[in-house]
Amino acid sequence: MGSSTRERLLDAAERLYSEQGIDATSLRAITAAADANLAAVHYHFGSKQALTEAVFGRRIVPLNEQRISRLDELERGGEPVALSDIIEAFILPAFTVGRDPVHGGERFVRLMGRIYTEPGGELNDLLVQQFGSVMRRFTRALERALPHLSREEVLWRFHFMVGTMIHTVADPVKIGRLSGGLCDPEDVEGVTRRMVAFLAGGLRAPLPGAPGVPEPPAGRVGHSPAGGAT
Amino acid sequence: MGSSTRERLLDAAERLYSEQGIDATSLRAITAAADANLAAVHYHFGSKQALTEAVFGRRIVPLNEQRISRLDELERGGEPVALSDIIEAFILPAFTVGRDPVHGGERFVRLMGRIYTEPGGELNDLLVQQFGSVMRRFTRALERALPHLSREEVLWRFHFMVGTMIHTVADPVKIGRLSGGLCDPEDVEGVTRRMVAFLAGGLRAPLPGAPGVPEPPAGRVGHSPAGGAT
DNA sequence: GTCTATATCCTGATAGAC
DNA sequence: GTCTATCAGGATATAGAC
Repeated sequence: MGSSTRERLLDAAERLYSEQGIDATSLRAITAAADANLAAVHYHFGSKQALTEAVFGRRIVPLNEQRISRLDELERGGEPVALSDIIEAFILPAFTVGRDPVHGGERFVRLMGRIYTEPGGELNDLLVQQFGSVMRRFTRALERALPHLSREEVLWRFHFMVGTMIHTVADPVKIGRLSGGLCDPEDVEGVTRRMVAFLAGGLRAPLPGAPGVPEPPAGRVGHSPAGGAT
Repeated sequence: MGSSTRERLLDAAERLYSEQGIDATSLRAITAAADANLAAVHYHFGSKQALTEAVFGRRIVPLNEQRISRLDELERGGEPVALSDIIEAFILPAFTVGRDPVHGGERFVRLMGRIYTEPGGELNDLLVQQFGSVMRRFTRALERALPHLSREEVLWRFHFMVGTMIHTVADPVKIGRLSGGLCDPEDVEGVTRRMVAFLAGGLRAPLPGAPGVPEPPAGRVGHSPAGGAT
């Protein structure tokens, strides 16, 4: 449409990154898709690295703001916040940002999942820094909702929760394929409902044996009662 | 050591892939690290793609075999298998393969997490195919352990479980960093214990509202009792 | 701001001697 | 099986006209 070259470049890069990966996407492909000139990237951003950072910054800031503002709203009354509401405040923005064509199509969340694991140096720093404050806010909220858990335990469980979320939003295709079509990743409401239930169960799970306590004397796996290994 | 050129190439590729990513690793870097000639890659494998597939195949086959054989052992008696044992059978191999220097150092699991999200075409097919049979075995076991859940529900929860596992093994650094050192990713036993507890809680979670039933009339989030948004 | 043209370098792959 | 030398193409980045 009537968008500026700069924006068209960001859009094209976002799309191609999510489809092919960052390294596999050339500036030539981006500028061609954006109907712009190759040199435009260097004029507007200076380098591919800077373009890539701009692609992420554009979405990740509003995404995390949305998470925080949802949590703010929940905590406003001063009453205890329900665990499932905390989870929703964290997870829903990732899905809605992914759905909202204004805020960027589902491409970004797929991409976000990818870079979270990619070693991409400075990009990683940006993500960790941005994510740090969100994590502090949410782990504090979780500590209040789950007072029987230590801070360390809450941090681990938050980490597990992030894994579930990332993996689910980042790869909507695989679950459909692996389930033989039984699971529909397009059903955002259904997926969210299921994820919240799963994560609430995980976060609320009873603590395993006290820390430091070893396994029972005889190994449970590898020395099954039935004996002899293959 | 006295290893063959072919093996040194696989080792070097695995290490560099996990450190820098696949696309970012050139054949020159691999052959230099393996103390081999550039042409050796094409002699032994034919192409970079084929080398990459060999890097994965070498580890993923024994990894999945270990999962299956653990599950076999658990199911041998014919009695019902405890949920936490099923989870352990799935998760532990990923950690032990990562620890065992013979089977390949912790590098591989980090790498595995990465490619699971990467769009890498044919490599993806290999992974999905390899993983397909493991998934079928484990989802059947889960269905028996959780008879109140539909097949669709079990598939989704298995998907969530995979996300938690992948994210945890693939990025041992981030949790340490984000927790300010409070969480120690090196403590394999502790991590496993926590993950099993979390996942058991999630898999066992009560079902949310019946499918198709909409949210309560008034939205819970976005129309908080306190009113007015920012 | 946008373009063309090009510099410089690095990539995967191959040919052919040893 | 291992080497050297090289090909052909694509990558990022830049210089300079308009």
